[in-house]
Amino acid sequence: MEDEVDRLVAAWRRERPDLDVEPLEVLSRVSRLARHLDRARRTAFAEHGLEPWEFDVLTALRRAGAPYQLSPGQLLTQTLVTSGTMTNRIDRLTAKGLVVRLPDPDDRRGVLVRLTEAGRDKADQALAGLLAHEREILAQLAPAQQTELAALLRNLVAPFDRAGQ
Amino acid sequence: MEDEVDRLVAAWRRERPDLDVEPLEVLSRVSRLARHLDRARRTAFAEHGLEPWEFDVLTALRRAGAPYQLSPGQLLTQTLVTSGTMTNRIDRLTAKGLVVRLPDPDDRRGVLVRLTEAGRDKADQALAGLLAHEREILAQLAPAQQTELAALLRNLVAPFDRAGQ
DNA sequence: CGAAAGTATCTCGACGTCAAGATATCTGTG
DNA sequence: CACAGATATCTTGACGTCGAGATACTTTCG
Repeated sequence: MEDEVDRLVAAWRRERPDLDVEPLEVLSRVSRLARHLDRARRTAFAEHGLEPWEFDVLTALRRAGAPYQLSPGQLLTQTLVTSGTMTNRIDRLTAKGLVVRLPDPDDRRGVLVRLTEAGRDKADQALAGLLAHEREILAQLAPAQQTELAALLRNLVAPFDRAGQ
Repeated sequence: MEDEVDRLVAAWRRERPDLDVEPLEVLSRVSRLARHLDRARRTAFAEHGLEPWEFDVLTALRRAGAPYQLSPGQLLTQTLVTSGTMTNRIDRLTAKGLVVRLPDPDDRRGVLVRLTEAGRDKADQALAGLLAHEREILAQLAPAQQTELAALLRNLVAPFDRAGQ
């Protein structure tokens, strides 16, 4: 079975036979697979009327556990966007009735973003849908292979996470 | 060695013990690693005064082989952006003197984008720099593990590439 | 207690991308 | 040979993100 990266690597070997392009065999596949996953996620979420960024925010709140609330600051460290972007996102989620903004009782500068009932339902449904789609993609691999793949990837990701993202 | 995905999965198991979140062990790591790679690439290219999108366009032309030219249409299928975006990119690369626009002798609707000498040098230097950075990231794995990882990833990517992206 | 430094969030302007439409050219059919 | 439809590229307007700065409040320290 051949993929686009095999063709990419072959082209480089033809044009730059002096270079060792082995690293691309792993890392270009990671990047390309991630792009395909983004598209698949977008499709999966559209079934629930959600954009990927909405899913990211809602599930961050959902994972926090009852009462499902975090500050905008905590949300932006978890989702890796800037504060201007997060303000905009909270505005739109509020307009859709999926979250509410509450004053922080302990810090009058602060705000707490809390999931509404509807927001929690959306998050739960969208997560279930996403997992179903992902299981299909992973059906290419035997369970033992999946475990092995996860372990190999953990080795590559860990140094980044360790470095304080 | 623990990473962010271990924490993510643990949080879901706590909040949704009824769900099987195994797929996240593989696919969330793919997405997160891709994001880290994007940042690393951005840093690597900055050493050569290039943005990631500039690298994508220049290397597509470089891989085409002498005389290093492609039509805007070919470029946009390779880089997966829309035509408006590609027009804009070609404009800016032209302004930087890295490519030139030539009329297609066989089709007066068409244009050919050709790498300049400076553009080819940039592409070659940036590729070498990128490979050096990527080798460092992959040093976490033994060569045999890298080969195995590449093979596992190929199984997951191939169905997407096959489906006509 | 009061001033300075730190923190949390929001506002605003610039930028890159996308999607749809416009223009010019080519190709196949009758 | 003329015309309809296909193709190649560019133009335009809307949108989301970023980054810098503004505002309001809190904490620290003299």
